[in-house]
Amino acid sequence: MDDRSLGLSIATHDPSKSCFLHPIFGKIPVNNTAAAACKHDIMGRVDSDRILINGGDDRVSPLQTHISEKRVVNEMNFFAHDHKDKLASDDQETSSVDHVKKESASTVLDADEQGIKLDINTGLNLSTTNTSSENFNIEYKPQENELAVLQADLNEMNVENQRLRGLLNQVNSDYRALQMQLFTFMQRQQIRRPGNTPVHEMSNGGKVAVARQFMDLGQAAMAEKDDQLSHSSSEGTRSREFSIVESMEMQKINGDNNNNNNEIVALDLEKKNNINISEREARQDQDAAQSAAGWCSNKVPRFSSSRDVENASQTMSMIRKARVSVRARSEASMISDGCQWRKYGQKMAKGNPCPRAYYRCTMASGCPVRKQVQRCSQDRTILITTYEGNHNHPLPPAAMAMASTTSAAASMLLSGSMPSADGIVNADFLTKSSLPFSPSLASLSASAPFPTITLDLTHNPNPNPSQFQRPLGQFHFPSPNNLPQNFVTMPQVFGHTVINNQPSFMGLLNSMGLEQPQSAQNQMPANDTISAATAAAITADPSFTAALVAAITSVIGNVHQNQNGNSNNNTTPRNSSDKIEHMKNSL
DNA sequence: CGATTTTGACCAGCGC
DNA sequence: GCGCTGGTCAAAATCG
Repeated sequence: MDDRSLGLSIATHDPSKSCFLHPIFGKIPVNNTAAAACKHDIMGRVDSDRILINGGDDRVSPLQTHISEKRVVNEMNFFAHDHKDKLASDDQETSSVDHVKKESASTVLDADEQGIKLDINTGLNLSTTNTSSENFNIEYKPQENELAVLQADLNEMNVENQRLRGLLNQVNSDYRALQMQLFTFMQRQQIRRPGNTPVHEMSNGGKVAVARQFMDLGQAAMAEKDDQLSHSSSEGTRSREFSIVESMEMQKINGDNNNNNNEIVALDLEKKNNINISEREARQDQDAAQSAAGWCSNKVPRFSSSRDVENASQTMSMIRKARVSVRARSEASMISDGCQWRKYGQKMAKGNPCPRAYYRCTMASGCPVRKQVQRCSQDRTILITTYEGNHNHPLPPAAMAMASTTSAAASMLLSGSMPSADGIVNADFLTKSSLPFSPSLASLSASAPFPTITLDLTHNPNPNPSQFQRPLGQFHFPSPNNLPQNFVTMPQVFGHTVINNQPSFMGLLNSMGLEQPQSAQNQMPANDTISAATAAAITADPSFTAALVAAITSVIGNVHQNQNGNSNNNTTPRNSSDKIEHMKNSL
């Protein structure tokens, strides 16, 4: 990790000076490629005021390049519209750059007036070069010896960080092992029980709680399968992230057959439950070997008989088809979800004049994740992105945000409240919520060829710029009364992100339509669990949170008010402290 | 020159 | 069996 990556900054570029204007830390010179990329965007385009959480990595990762240099034109920029709106609404400002300059300058000025010494250690080591800018180095130019001390401190912190990371890895592995043991025990109890009560009826916490359990256990199962695969595959590390398929798999194993309308969990579970346990265990090696083959190799659950295996293969084919669809407004051809995609086909779909594009994930060879992108025939400003499968590789935080959200949605789909054949959803389940997130818009479709859950992010209720005054962690989706027909509220989509130990902040940004901080990807370790912990640790820092909230507020101002929904912000805190508090709560 | 996109062909599933 | 449709493949074209 680069020394500078320890710090996070949110900066906007000042084209008149070769530096960024940071709302908290003042001016930061442009001295790396990533910043230069941002500079280019900021100077050249309307959607310039994206957030740069700059890890300072001089290397521009392929993903960064993908987003900031090449694809950004074609991908959805959630900022653009908001930005335009803000410009239109603010007569006092002549340009976004000026606006940013004002805010940043005022921030510095305020700090000066208050006698605050702005010698904040950003950890970025950014102010040591490019000292040509006048009136810049007066306050921020550290002494040489101080620099050395700071660098030494940073090195120590890096070492400590590495040590803690290893510790966290160990804890995680132990945790998974224990979970797996518990799960195995529960599974056997389940099979031996004559009544074979489905797991989610055993839970007092209801189906949501079981969904969490499945998600955690899914990770545990993944860990075990990873161990198995490690003997037969050279792929090495795989993502521990819970996925659609794992969720389904775990449900099948748990005999989740209490819902007759469940389309996905269609295994003949009664037969399964009659299987002799020893026979089941004896066949595990065989199944494991089978699971190591094929593009969906690691998804094959263990079944005890050849008939079960046959059923499993059929079911897994079905499982692979389980989809999570995300609707978002975008004029770009594809939303930026943090992953790298390669287009492999395009077709005209029936009933829609807009072509459907097919993409597959290229972040790792053999990654089975695919997505379809198509514009809504009714409203062509709406981009419908449908994800299918689960990644077989570690994900960058930006991708994890979307993946965790879609995984969570899928787990909702699979948590026992499957839609009935006529598309009716267990509204009771869907509307029960105890987490502090407002419900998102989602629909479950059973009429589609494959079980699909749709997350509708097009109904942003923020009608005016002031709506951004609401805290980051509290999003207001349309109330159930305002939902379009065939939609039901589905809570905890983002709550599951929290439950799933994913970096909920990233998910929040994504859910806001904010582009992921690209350099944050560089900062995050490959292991997503560690990423989550790291993100949580970083974002748990009150100062960081405050700075981030202030920066986001000042930089993007009235972002996320571009949609046409109705506002319902009665409970929205208006002041900064409330925002910070809510944001911290959401982290 | 490698990566990516385009685009026609091919295949499988499904309904009639 | 046939046609329709969705999905994928793969060669050619394009891009950087």
